[in-house]
Amino acid sequence: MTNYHHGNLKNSIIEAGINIIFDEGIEKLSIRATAKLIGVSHTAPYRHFKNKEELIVAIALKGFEKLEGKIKSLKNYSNTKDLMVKTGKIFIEFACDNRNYYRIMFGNYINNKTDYHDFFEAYDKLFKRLTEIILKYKNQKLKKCSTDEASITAIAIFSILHGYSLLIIDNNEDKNIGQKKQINSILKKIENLLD
Amino acid sequence: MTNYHHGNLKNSIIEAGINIIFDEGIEKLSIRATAKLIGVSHTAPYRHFKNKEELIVAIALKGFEKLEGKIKSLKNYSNTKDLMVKTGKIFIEFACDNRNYYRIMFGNYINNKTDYHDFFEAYDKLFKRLTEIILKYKNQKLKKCSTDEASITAIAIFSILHGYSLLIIDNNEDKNIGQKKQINSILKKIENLLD
DNA sequence: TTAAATATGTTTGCACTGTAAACATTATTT
DNA sequence: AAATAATGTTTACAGTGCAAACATATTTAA
Repeated sequence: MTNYHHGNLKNSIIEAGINIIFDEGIEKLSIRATAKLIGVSHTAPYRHFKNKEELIVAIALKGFEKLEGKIKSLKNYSNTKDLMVKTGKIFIEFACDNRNYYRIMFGNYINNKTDYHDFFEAYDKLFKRLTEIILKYKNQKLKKCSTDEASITAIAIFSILHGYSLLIIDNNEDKNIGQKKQINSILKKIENLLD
Repeated sequence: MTNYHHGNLKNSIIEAGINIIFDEGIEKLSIRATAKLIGVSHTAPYRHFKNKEELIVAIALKGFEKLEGKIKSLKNYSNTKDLMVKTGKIFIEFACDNRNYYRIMFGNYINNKTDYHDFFEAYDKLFKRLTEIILKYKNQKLKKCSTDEASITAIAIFSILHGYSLLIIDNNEDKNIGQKKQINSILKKIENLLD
């Protein structure tokens, strides 16, 4: 009898999980639901994930890949202020278009994020990207700026991006007519944070 | 036989729930756990809460009361910029000291927040408070400012407060030595957002 | 090439969860 | 005092995470 071994079960489970969170929400994500979706016994996933949290981490990583891909596409900007604003825009738009990805990535579904090396790296990469843009901006303006100072600014900018993204996806502020205008206003506020 | 009726079960359940989220975390909060803690049958809470979400809303409301109390205590500030910074400081400190209250209040544990009138009012009150401070500030500076414009600024400030609070409580940034310095730096950035 | 080891499935079982339904007791209203 | 409403309990069911024992396929070593 073939097919006793699935062949690509790990990836199938991740895909199933992603489908569930997109179609039904994070509350509906369960090890057993992914197994059922694939047609495999409800404990089969445990051969590939120690526990549910590990599956969540795997899904989050896919999210980071997607976000990373979008941000990469605007690498060659000479105007660093523009670059920061565009990066912020992509971040917020990603959150709006992939709210459950976003929640899994930046929410409180993973207990000790530092336990997961790949996850932490993905997270850190994003953060360092912000810090670099800030340093370049300061250089261009011929302003002295320590990495500590740039780091604080990065925290501030990340905070506003994160907070605003959550405001929209949690409170359904998409009901707002003028949401696009609002996003642009917020992005302008980010410029304030640069100086 | 007395004590068949508890007398104050609804409040006891809320208190039990609060104890659980403070001592063991939100994941450990369950209708059944509150019932067990009080020594009542596991379905008794359903006479007072339609479902788990209603209990969560009740707990969140207690959190808003606590936060509201803290913010109220600094009413008579003449310097509106100072008032905004102090308000922000209280907000962040509340989040740090009551992370599970904070998560329940501002996280994604309640599906349709607008369904719960009291909850929405408490939330709205906080937001309007920020907006008012901004309007006063602009008035003092003799700057024209529509309520729409003030509202956007309020969203921006709330976003950075919310985002930063989550950064700290989710990512355990309290490990950072210089956290207090960091908070002050972030609060200074909020001043940037006012203008 | 065969035997042992390893990887990857399934079955079974347990403790916990939310919540509906039927029933019991007490408090309140008529 | 009797009917009604409020507030408990018991029982039941389906869903969950996950551990343990077992089954089968694949890989590795002799």
